[in-house]
Amino acid sequence: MFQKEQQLIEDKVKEFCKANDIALAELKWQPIPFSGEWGFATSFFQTAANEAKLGKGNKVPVPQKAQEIAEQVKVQIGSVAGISHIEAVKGYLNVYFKTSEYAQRVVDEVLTNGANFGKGAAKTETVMVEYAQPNTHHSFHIGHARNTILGEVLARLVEFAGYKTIRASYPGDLGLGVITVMWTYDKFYKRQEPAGVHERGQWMLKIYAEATALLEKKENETPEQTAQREAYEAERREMYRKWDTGDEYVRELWRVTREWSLEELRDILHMLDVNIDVWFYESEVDEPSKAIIKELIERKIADDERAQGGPVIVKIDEKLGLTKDKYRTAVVLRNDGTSLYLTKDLALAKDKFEKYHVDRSIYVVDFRQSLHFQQAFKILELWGFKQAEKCYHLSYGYVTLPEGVMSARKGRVTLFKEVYDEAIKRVLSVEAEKSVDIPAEEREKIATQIGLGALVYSMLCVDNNKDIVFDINEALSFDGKTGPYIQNAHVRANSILKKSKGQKSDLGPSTFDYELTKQEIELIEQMSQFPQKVEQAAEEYRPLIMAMYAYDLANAFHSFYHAVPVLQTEDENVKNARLRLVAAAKQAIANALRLLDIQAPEVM
RNA sequence: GCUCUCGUAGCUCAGUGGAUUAGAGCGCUUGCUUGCGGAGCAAUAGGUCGCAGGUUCGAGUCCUGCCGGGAGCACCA
Repeated sequence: MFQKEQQLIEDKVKEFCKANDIALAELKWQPIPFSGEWGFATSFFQTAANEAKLGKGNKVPVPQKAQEIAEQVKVQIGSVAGISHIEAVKGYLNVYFKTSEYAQRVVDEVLTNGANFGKGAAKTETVMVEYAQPNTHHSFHIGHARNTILGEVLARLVEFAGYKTIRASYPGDLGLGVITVMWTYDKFYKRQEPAGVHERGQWMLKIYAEATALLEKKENETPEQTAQREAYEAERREMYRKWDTGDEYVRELWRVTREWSLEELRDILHMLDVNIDVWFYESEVDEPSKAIIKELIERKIADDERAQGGPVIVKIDEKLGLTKDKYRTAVVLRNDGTSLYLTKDLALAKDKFEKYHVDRSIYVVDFRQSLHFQQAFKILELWGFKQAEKCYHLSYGYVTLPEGVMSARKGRVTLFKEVYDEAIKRVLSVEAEKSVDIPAEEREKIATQIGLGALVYSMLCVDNNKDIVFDINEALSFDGKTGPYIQNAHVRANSILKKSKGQKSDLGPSTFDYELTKQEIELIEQMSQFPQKVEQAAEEYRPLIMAMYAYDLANAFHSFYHAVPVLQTEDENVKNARLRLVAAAKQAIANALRLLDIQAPEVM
């Protein structure tokens, strides 16, 4: 917000160093750590170290030398319009703004830009974010929720930072797991499915667990049991084969059951306010992917060992001339000619770049698939697909339960819908005691916003690479560093503004030329950082940055709210200035929450 | 065996080279409602930043090795 002044000072520093033959290092500006005043600062440690390396300065210690340079620079700069004063301390050059002017600029900027405050300049690049890739024929669990939330928030950040953004989903609608559900449904449960979309999804999960138990080899099986199990297994394999050859009955069974899952998925995405632009399905890239393998074989990138009873493979390390195991050897086509997960990802990448003209492609997939993506991207590279370097696997830690890894096969999963329902229940019980003045019909809606806010925030306030042990009590906590804490700051700001309506002072003209409290200063400071936090989070692909920032912002507001009177203020100018500050804070918090895919209620 | 990842306060986590005391939340202890919503505010206690070397004027942060947890490594997705 003070780019002009900063540039001016930077130019003066450079000029000074050039004139005095000082080996100036790159100037990195940062906010001055809390001092009750604002400004920007830069250090001269690196510059002093450069000087020392050049043998100049008669062995003065680096910190001392940095301080000397800072002092000289300070004298050289003199006074600058809009800047209150400049100081040289501990090797740093601190440039302080005129407080009232700074506060005014920040608050004005937020209020004039409104919902667009913090938005980055439009970029030419198009970015595709792929997330929400659950398998069909199962129900959506809390691990899928982490994936979807991370992907969605990343998409929102990238979009807000100024990139054209395409949201892509890639459900796994193929494979043995899918066939298993179809088989057991067809054999034992046909037309017994429950009516509700979610009930049906959960029921499919249940029959899947039952089927895997039936098909699993047990200890001390009787010969009859073994024969039974093997017969079942043969039926399942036969169904898979029929699917592959396009058998009409099996295909129809597949279409119907697949649609059940997709219906549930769409409903959950709707709850999470996720709008997917492009749907890819594994079943659709199956055929094109085989064509790519054919080409890889022809060009000797892949080795076809099918004649010897083996699969089609790519010896990646060998092709790259690596001696140690790194990318290893990847199987790209089964012996029977059917495709694999990896096969399909080759065709998918091609589609993304060629059909949708994206410049970058981000895959939000858990860390266990790291090797898979490294292999896929390397094979694309060997194939000559230049955009391979624009593919990025955003890996994240998985979600486990206190009792261990989730397993659909064992039926040990925590479903998103269960947690969602529980969240609403808990909020409603809090509201029953704290929000008696809110009409009952409105409470349900707010409960959804708060409950989801808690859940979503709990998934975002841990860095991607960390695993999460899902504890429902922690995820649905409403106290401390949580979604509701941030939402509550928004509600409180709204409450003040609502009460100010009718008072003639409502957002009238004002100036910040009174003595600001440290809480006001801190709040304004936090707001001013919004744009750079958006940019950082988007460039580093880290929703966590925004999640932490939103908390800091809310925290600054809560402190302000508690310590600084607004409506009770006597002085009209001060009251108006503070009202504008509250309005700006409300806007900034709302913008931050929106980027985090969390609703900002007016009351709670 | 190889590759990747994590190891910071009792617990859950921030902090990827520079400003005397390494930060939050939970939990513990203690204050705050004749104030705009207490889902809050303020304060206290709590840390050999896994270990050992190295690079640097300066390392929780970068490099190497080791120890410990997790994951992946040919026809699952």
